[in-house]
Amino acid sequence: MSRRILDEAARLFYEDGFPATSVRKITAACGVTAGSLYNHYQSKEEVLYAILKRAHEDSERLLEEGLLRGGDRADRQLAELVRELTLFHTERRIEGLVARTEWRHLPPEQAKEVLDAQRRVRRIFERTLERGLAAGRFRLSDPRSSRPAPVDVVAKAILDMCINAGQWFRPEGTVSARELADQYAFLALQLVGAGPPDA
Amino acid sequence: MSRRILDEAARLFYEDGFPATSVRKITAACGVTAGSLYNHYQSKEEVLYAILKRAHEDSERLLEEGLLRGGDRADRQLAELVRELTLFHTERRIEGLVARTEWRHLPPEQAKEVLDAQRRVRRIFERTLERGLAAGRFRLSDPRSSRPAPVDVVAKAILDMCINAGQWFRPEGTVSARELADQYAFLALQLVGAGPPDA
DNA sequence: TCACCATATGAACGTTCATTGACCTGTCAT
DNA sequence: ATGACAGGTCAATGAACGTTCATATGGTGA
Repeated sequence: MSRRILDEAARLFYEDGFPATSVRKITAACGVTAGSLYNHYQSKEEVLYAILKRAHEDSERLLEEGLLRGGDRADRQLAELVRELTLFHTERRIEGLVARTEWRHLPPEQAKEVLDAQRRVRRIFERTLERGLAAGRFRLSDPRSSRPAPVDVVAKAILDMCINAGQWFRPEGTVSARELADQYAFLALQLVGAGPPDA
Repeated sequence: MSRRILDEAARLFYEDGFPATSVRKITAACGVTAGSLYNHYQSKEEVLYAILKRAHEDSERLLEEGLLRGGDRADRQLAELVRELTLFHTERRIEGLVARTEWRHLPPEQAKEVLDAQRRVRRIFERTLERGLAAGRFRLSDPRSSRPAPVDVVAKAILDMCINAGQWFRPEGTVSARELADQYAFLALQLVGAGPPDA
């Protein structure tokens, strides 16, 4: 039932947002009454925290795995990272969006935990970009402009792309999550000016 | 005072979300009491609607202008569109984020208006992408994969990039809004596989 | 000077909120 | 059979919510 509460709450937070979702709505969706939630969680906030924690742990683990699978070539690493992140945010779009938008409603200490997790994810991408630049595999300088695009800006551009795919992706659409992940990996490689993947 | 209410409400909706922002908080930020809001707007919802309407009208106008400035070459058009959209969402990040996230709390008819406006923006990008593909200026096919990335997917990727820049951009940071817009225009061109801009 | 109008106030409305605590009811090990 | 216990119900709490309304006030044109 704890798990059931988490899933129904995530769905409702996704549809209406945390403040607009009452404890009564959550528990009604589970077929019980409001007071019963407090046998499993100390507060409505704790339910949100549990959802966010699970989502962040899972996505960080998936990214680490993707990084390993990419071997030591930065372009392959980037492709794997983009694939994993896009997959996560399309296959688990409800938790993904909630994690992205509702952390503001947590108490400061727990909100900080979420921000730290987001920062760690960004660092993973930044390191891969730095390695690819050092190896001459990526090109981020506009020939017309004096300064190249900073690595953190490029990382954020790619992250926003992947993360927000969950907002519009629909599993019943013409493109499957896996196809989309492949297409995004390709687009990200073009975005950083990576050459052809052979060699 | 009507304008003041709009601006303070936008800031509060941005910080806490629409449902968590009470009429009393909005009016207190303007130095008046709750009842006074109803001399200017019929409801809290109408305040949100007014904010969203203003933002969408302005952003659509800016995009149309950018499209004209791009002339008849799809790559220049795309660069201008990305520049305008990034500028809008960084310079007016508060309204931009509110428009992107809080429309769910509007009544169905007005929510539909917002979705229609978002769809029109996406269509502008899609048309430019289609023209660039037809002219052979963009390359969206992965040589390893059978199918090319669909135009609507690419449009969404670029839109998410630009729109969500407003989430992390800080005016006091090292990169100015205008620099960021230029960098994003460059990244978007690389993303669609556009060749060098000369010729 | 006066009437008017826009706009502010502050109290009150009914509703809903998250949370609590007393109570009930099955299940299971002893 | 019995006792413990996990997990449910139900009623009640005070606070906060959006909104209404009668009333006050200050500036403006006649």
